Amino acid sequence: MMTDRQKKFLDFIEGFINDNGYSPSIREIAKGMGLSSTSSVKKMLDRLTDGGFLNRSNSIARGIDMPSKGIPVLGRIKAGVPVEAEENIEGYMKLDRLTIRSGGGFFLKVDGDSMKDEAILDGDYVLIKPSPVITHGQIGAFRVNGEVTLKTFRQDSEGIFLMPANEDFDPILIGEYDDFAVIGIMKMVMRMTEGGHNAFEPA
Amino acid sequence: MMTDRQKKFLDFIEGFINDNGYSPSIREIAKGMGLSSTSSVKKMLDRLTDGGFLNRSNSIARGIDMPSKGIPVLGRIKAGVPVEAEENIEGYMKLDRLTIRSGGGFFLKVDGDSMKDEAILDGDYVLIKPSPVITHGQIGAFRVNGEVTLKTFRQDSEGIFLMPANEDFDPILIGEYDDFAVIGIMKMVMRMTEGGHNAFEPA
DNA sequence: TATACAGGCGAACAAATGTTCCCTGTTTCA
DNA sequence: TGAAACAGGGAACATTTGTTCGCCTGTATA
Repeated sequence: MMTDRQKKFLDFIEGFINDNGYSPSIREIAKGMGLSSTSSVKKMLDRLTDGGFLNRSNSIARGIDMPSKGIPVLGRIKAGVPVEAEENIEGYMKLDRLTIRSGGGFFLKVDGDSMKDEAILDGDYVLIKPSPVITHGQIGAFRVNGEVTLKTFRQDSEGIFLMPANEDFDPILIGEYDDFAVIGIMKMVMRMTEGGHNAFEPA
Repeated sequence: MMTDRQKKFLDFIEGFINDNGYSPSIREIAKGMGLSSTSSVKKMLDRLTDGGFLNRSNSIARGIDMPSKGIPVLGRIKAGVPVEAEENIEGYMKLDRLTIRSGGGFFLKVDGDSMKDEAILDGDYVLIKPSPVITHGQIGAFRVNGEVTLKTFRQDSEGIFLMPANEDFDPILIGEYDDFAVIGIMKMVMRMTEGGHNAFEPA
């Protein structure tokens, strides 16, 4: 699969990219790994590339791309197999992708329990994708008379309503003279538990 | 702050890094932006660096590091201010950080409604941090007689129980002869809605 | 016991890549 | 109404960086 030596190379490269934001040159790898010949490094990189442990195009300076698979997603766990076995892995979550693809989106920190029946609690983070339009039945963020609120959008013959998901709250009827705007559609709900913030806090 | 032109450069560079895993060379930027002189690009990069929009060390090939702030987190929105105004930004979520720091963690795709009163629904993803120990009251993933389940851990004078959060389910009492193991502690709950998967799907 | 393969050294070489200098405009702002 | 900053061109130049070609040492393994 991979020798110890190869693992060390990978670790060095990953660390370098982590520290610098770009990959090391062959000579930098040589120095970092205590080698004196660049050809040794090149051969090692070739082996790692062949093994699929990294992507690299020839002749491109600092062109090492560490294929970070992301966080494994386990679905139904097969009985009799170790939980984290390959067979149980359904796919990988690439969270970095989200950062990039969320272009313009933002997290709204939920304030209050008005959506608790939709399993959205006080303190949750919801990812809002900005949009001027929203469809009946979708949950979104709205601005009503200067206040921002997260609700289910309802539009029928009786008008536009923002529906809470909690019997203690009343639907909001949007009147003709209200200041009203659709901010965006909710794409994701995220909740931190048990110190999850440590691993993942707003900076 | 930043001119339109500068924004376009940044977008090109970000896209390039996203596609290739390493940053573009000056000549590649020139080609991509329709310029014919490398010095034009260099000067633009210098401006962007001065402005703090990117990090770059001199003389380093493909050494552009895009300082991704992450996704903005909005908390209480101030009345009378545009929703996405700076003032409303509480911080930034660096999702890539999670990928790195989750070391060894994995997402478990929730199967069933047994934890619905904890606002964890069928189909949600929960981030599990592997751990052989768990504290009374924490939610975690457990292996019981070959099955993996997400429950609240309870341990008192009556023994160890795995508590569902749904009246339709019964607590699981761990008997002396059961195959039982703590897999890990739940650190986060994540739910995709309204096509959120498109922006963020297991690959 | 040959053969394959992981690891390495060094030097010469070929590209790829960044930098500098000198120009031409336009826009912005004190 | 100048000075400063933004944008871009072209060419020569200096480095950085990757590649190639021998040659050497162990360790497996068929």
